[in-house]
Amino acid sequence: MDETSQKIIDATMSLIRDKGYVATTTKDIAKTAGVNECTLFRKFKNKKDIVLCGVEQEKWRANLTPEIFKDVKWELQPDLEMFMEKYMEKITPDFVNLSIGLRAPQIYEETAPMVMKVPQAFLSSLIQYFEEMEQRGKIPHLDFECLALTIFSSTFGYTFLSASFDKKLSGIRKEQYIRQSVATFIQGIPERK
Amino acid sequence: MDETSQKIIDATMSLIRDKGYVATTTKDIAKTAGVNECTLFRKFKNKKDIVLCGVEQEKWRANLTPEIFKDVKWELQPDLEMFMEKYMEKITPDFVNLSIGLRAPQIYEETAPMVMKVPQAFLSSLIQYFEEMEQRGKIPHLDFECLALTIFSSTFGYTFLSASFDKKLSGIRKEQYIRQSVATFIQGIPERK
DNA sequence: CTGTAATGCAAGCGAGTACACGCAATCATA
DNA sequence: TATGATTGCGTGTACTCGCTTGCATTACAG
Repeated sequence: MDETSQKIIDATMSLIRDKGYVATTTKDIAKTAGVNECTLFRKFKNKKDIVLCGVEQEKWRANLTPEIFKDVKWELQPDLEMFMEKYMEKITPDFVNLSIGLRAPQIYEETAPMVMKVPQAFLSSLIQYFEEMEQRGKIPHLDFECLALTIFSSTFGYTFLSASFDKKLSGIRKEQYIRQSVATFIQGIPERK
Repeated sequence: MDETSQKIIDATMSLIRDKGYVATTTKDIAKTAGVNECTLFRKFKNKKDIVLCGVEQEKWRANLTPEIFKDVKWELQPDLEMFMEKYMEKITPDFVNLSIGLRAPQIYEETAPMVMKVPQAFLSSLIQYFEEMEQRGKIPHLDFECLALTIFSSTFGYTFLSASFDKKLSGIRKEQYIRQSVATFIQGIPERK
């Protein structure tokens, strides 16, 4: 990948993150990349092609692979916190906004599989973790798929809400959220009947 | 609101839900509404005006007000399930997709306050519920804001993921998800040290 | 029957869109 | 110094965008 092509891809992805695919024009891209507009079409087939090259790049993919979650201690609290931390480290508000910018009918069919890989990686890693925890006798048998979905949803939900509304919705910081929600998942809400 | 204007608004909001604001053209709207294109501009100032009229309408707002959550029994399990059920009843995948379609720089500043009302209503209702539960001696004092955010995030997260990936990500049904995740929130994950 | 409001229809505006082409300038390498 | 690849620049094309205008048609109310 030559330098010029990379500049074009970077400009394209940044603009899509900020304005969405349809609102991002080739003129915009050229200006942002600091190249002439016709250079885009010398390097790429068309506008769509730039985006598809972009989503293939590690740089513009949240590189969230199952290996990231290998660092487990087989203790619920530190492990669940690690899962959430690693996710939020990779899935920044920028990445969330990019994912939404890619939701245009003209390209979504091709970009959706890439976007979906992130939640899939998180979910399958977490389910696998729970299964191993059960085998180690640390937790009983549960509906791990559903449990993982609950934990993932709350992780994703917080990330998305932060990306959308910043601190306007809730001032709770990431670290506090992780600590408290993991505590809830493990201990539950103490109830006095 | 005359019938023609309503048809125009309905067509506009449906198209934005399906394709986003920028990709929705006035020609599209006219065709979908079954009216002539110039009629749009007789009834409304411009394209943006149609959308702003739309988001003001009850029909195109998730009518999620605090009153919806008044039906509480002051018992954690049925109450939390009710909170999640009511939310998912109102916030359909269609509404989620519409909210995302409204995320265009040209209109977002004006539409965001409307969109944000939904999570705000859920969060403040849930926090208020927890405070009342504490006063009734049912639960101890906790970081209710953070707890509410956890429960809301997992509710919203599931809703959003369903809207985005349908059943491709996880086949878990709404009812099962609500039941299981509330059980987790209350009892926690049983741990054997 | 007459006046008025709502709508359709055809045409068109200026601006912007993705994309194409020819040509000159640049630059590393041979 | 000569060559070939890369890029900038200007111009251009075919089309779509939001939006406007003038005029014909309908329908209903006084």
